[in-house]
Amino acid sequence: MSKKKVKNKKKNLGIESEKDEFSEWYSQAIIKAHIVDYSPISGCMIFKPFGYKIWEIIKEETDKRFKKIGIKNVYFPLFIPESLLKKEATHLKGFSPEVAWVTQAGKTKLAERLAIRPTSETLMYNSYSKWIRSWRDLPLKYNQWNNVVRWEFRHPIPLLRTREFLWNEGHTVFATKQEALKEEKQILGIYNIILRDYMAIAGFISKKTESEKFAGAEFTKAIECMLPNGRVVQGPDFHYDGQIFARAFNIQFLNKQGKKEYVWQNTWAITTRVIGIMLAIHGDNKGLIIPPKVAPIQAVIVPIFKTKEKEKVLKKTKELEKKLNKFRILLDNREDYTPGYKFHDWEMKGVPIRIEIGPKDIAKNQVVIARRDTGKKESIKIKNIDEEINKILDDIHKNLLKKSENMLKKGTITAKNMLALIKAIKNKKLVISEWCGDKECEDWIKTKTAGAKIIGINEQAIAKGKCIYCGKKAQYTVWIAKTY
RNA sequence: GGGGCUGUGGUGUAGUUUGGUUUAGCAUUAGAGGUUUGGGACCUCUCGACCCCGGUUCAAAUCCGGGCAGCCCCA
Repeated sequence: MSKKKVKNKKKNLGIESEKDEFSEWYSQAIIKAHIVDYSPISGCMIFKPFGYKIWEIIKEETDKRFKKIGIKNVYFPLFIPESLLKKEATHLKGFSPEVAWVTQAGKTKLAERLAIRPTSETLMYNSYSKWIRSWRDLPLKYNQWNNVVRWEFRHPIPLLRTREFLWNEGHTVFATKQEALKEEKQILGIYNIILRDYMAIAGFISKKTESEKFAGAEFTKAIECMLPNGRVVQGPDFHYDGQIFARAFNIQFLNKQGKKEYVWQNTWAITTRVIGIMLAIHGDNKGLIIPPKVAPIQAVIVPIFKTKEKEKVLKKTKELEKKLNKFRILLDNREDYTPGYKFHDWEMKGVPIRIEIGPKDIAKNQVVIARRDTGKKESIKIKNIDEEINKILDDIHKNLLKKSENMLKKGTITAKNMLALIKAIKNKKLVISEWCGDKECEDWIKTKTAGAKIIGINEQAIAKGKCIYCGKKAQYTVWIAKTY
């Protein structure tokens, strides 16, 4: 047990567990930083202002990019009549174990029970079939930002596995297969920007196996992310639906030749889960580290003074706050706390930059800047502070992304036989291997490794060897790991 | 899906083994006031808890059963 831990144990203030005890660290870190809180309903989280702001930023940046490529926002109801949910068999089968139902209103039993949406394909496509008549109505590119409920029975993990979560669900419709397929790069491109350039997360794109793909899709691709405990979590995803829903919901249009055709569709989403992924990846023993681009507070100003210098210092900090108003900035002028307390507090909450300013600094026209990622402190002239903060924020982002890339790289190894695979999974690695494509082998891999799954197929790599389980000629290069 | 551990103020805990000593103790947070402020300051006062339901008993935070919730491990 480290000195720090003992100290905190006595004080009961900071994070009490080291990051290598991941689960405990994770729940403590996000609760103590006021990202989320538990609610009376198991698996349903409360987003507190500090956490919700992160989502607002992610949402805003994503939405901006959606709009740039012609996507329009809509809002569909929370409830889906049972008759609609039943229309596409595979879809229903995939979701029905997790659907929550409304059966009663007041004392009246409903004539038809209503599903609380686990996702909105069925409701939206019912409307699409009425709205789409001719080739002139296409492409139709709608999206909604909302909440969905999937009543999971595995134990919930804040943000990473919750029964209700927030997301975007994009539902686009095209006249041709080519157009629909072309959208994949656009959408995954946007999601990748959000993950890499905003959240400093290094991920990789996988194509899901038949058993792991979205219920009702032709194929699913997802950006997968690795957590420090070796578990892989599915991030934003893209589903190519082909004409499956078009047939089930009779979404047809008259083409230019006057002939009726079924449409081609896609579905795609980014969820609040990415916040959990991000916080899990970047934090350290002191608590969270929030990447600057999505940090609710990018820099916090902590004034330091003796009583007789109070007015002078506070005046200066207010000037500084104004000068830095293009950043998301907070002046922590709480009076009952010592600077030391504030330092720890903001470090735990993951604010990227702390600006200390006291009489000594004022005399020299400078401030002390402390970086959350490296802990380094340096003095900076007030004159150049805008530029410097910009530079440091940028550098913190780069550093965090690099760390995330390194973690992924270090955590990934190749295995050519089951023994090596089992050992690697035990060592919490992400494993690259080859697979014949048979479901039976896929299931055996899961059994033999005590629960690791084929995350997905690496389409960039050509399989040359043998299936890791059966030894027959391999079809695919795949990633295997334990997941959340 | 299976197994284990744990539920005491907002948070962390003492008390549970061996039922009664307790008006459920301590720390922290929060609220009020005062003194402080360069890495978790101090003093005074105030608010605030035995997860729920049932059982055993003269007596239950404590024992038993069920439920709910959280955590961990396995499938």
